[in-house]
Amino acid sequence: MRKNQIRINNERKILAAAVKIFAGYGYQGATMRKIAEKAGLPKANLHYYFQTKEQLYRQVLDGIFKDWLAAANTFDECEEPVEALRGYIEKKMDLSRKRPLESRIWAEEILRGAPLIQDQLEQTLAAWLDTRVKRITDWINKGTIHAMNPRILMYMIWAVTQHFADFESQIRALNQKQNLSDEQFAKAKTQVVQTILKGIGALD
Amino acid sequence: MRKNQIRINNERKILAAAVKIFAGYGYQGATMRKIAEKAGLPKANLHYYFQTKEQLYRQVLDGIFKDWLAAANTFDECEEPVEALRGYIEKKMDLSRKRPLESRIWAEEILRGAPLIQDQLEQTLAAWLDTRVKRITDWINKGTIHAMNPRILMYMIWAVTQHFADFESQIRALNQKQNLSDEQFAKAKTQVVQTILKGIGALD
DNA sequence: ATTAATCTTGACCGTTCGGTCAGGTTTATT
DNA sequence: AATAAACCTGACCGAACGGTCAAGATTAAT
Repeated sequence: MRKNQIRINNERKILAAAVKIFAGYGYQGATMRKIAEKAGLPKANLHYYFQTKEQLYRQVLDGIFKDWLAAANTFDECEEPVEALRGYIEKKMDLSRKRPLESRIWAEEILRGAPLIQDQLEQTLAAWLDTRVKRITDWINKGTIHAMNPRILMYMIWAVTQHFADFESQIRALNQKQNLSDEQFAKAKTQVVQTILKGIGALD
Repeated sequence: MRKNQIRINNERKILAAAVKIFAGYGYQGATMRKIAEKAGLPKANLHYYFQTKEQLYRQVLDGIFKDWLAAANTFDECEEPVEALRGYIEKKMDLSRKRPLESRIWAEEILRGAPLIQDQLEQTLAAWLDTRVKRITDWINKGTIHAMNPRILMYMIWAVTQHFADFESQIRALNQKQNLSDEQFAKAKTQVVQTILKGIGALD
């Protein structure tokens, strides 16, 4: 079966290297040379699998976008706001902890005005958000949580959870130059969940 | 008196242009050519006032850092957590609204690992944070707010307030391609304040 | 009025960027 | 074994980058 094994293997190597370099230097700061070095391949070889730097970058962004949306499974499966939101917030926190590089690439793209993913934001993400907004609105109408703008709630959740990935270097500088330990991070996760759930009136 | 008037004037023009270009393209994506065009001066003239691109960038960062710290006045002047935190959150929200470019430059610098401002983070910002952490700890000991890690609370406040500047393009894409109106933003500000204050047990 | 200091700028430089390509090598197909 | 398809890569290219510089113009000090 192993037909395109070489292609599959090399594309994976290049994409993995690209994630590291794009996250570390930004789109403009990243060079095909650095990515090639990290992947252990000659630069010309990268252009054999990905015609341009922009195309390679797009594929990286696509992968991130899919993970991003997939994190909402728990959100959709749970009936009650406490379970649903706790599950979603925890999943987003775990993503920030385990894959901070992807979060940073996403953040930089948005920071620059989302030049390459504007359409995806306006179409796919907007539709995705609408669905969740409706669920939150139901909770509000039932009186399970306080009246509020559900979109702003989602922005707050995204902001706080992704902050632990995007601003990791700042948090490290403020934590005696050490990254948060597993224990510190676990406590932070609990505090974030508690503060938000209590803040919207879902607890107590 | 107008001795260095030419210098003062041109430096201001260049710095203003630099803020716009650095915010729009990032450090690597920004070019001295673009900054010179925006400032309406020949490129060589920029190097007369600022020897290197990095030096110009540093000055921009310094200006941002000062505004950043100054936003905490209310925090320090108020006795009770509700006033102090509401004032601080509102001031940070206003900064995000009125000067989003600066926030984005800061965010990108942190995103890249804070290569140029690591020292300032570890020294000045760390000391700044310690002071506020002590005040919050006092509130906790008095039972005015719930027990929690004050640092994480501050990270949450920074994350949420700055999100409205840093992720503006994403919020716009999710808001029928329109920036938040003044009214929408005012409501968001209220919701952010309420959620956080209630979340930490300072309200109700 | 003269000198000194500051400011201005077009032209230029070495370096690095993304990308190309011809020609060789390896792998798959028959 | 022969042919085709896929893969590999050193050498190269034009463009754009940050930065320099000498020579002239303007302003300030005497």
